[in-house]
Amino acid sequence: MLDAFDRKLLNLMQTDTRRTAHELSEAVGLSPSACLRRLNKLRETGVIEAEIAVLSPAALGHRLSMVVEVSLERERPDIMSDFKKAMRRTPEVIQCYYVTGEVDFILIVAVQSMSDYEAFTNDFLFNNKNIKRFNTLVVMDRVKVGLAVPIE
Amino acid sequence: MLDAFDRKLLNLMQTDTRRTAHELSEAVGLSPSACLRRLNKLRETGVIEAEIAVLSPAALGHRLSMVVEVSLERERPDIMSDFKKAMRRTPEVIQCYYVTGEVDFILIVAVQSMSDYEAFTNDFLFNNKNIKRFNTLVVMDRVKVGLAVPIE
DNA sequence: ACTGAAAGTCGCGGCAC
DNA sequence: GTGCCGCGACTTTCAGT
Repeated sequence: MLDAFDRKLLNLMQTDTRRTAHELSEAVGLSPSACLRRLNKLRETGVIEAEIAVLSPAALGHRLSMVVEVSLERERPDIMSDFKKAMRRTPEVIQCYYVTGEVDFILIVAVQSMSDYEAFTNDFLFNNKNIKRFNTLVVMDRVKVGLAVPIE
Repeated sequence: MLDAFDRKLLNLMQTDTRRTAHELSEAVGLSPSACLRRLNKLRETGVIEAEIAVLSPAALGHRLSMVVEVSLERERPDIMSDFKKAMRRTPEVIQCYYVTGEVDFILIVAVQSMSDYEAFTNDFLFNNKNIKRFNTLVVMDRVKVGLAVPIE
């Protein structure tokens, strides 16, 4: 399904998509056209889900991140489903994971300021009857931020 | 510093970098050349930190994600600094946040299998004398995964 | 079936306005 | 800031392995 060439290409692409086919070809040991053909296949088959720009939070004005642990009142399927939809709709929620353990969801939230975060908690957490409890951890340092997974 | 055109461009770019200058130009109401000049400036000035591919974990073989809460033994600067460096070096650690609250760090970890995760905890958590305690939350659903922050 | 090379097409990047 | 033009990069085709 995925051979060593594909994995090399994916490893390069998940750190930088701006390399030319020629640069890729030298790195993986394949001709430029073969590299591009493989890349397009990886896009079509959904192995590459998206190609996106990573922005500097500092450059966008001082910006706060929070990790929020959320416990729902009851784990009813319809409540869960509604909550997930709401998280996907809400731009402040950068990431949302449904997890096992003492809490149900972990959110990564990005806001411009503390008052924005207060507004967010009011709108989405306090006013949500399905939420039993939530706990905010303020991010002091984004030590490592990315989406790159280890391949092989 | 950043005007409305820049913000529109950034919003488009943080969801998809494959649009052509012509497509961008229609979306933001500027000529294609103006869009490209602005984009290159945003790259040079570091507003755009990187352009990367997002891969499908499913397509890379069944893959597990964990959220790990870590508390250090003592918050000594040198210990903290060493821990941060180790997290940045470790490919399984997708993200690492230094946070306030009951725990010191939140990690997002990606592994191929439970036994890989066991190996990871042994290498980086159990064998680290500076770590007081850690708690693993297994991710059952990656409800929302991304890096896109709300702009405006 | 997939690679590699060449021809064809498209999009980027500099220059004039 | 916009529009044009040359060049570089991607796409497609085709032959070879």
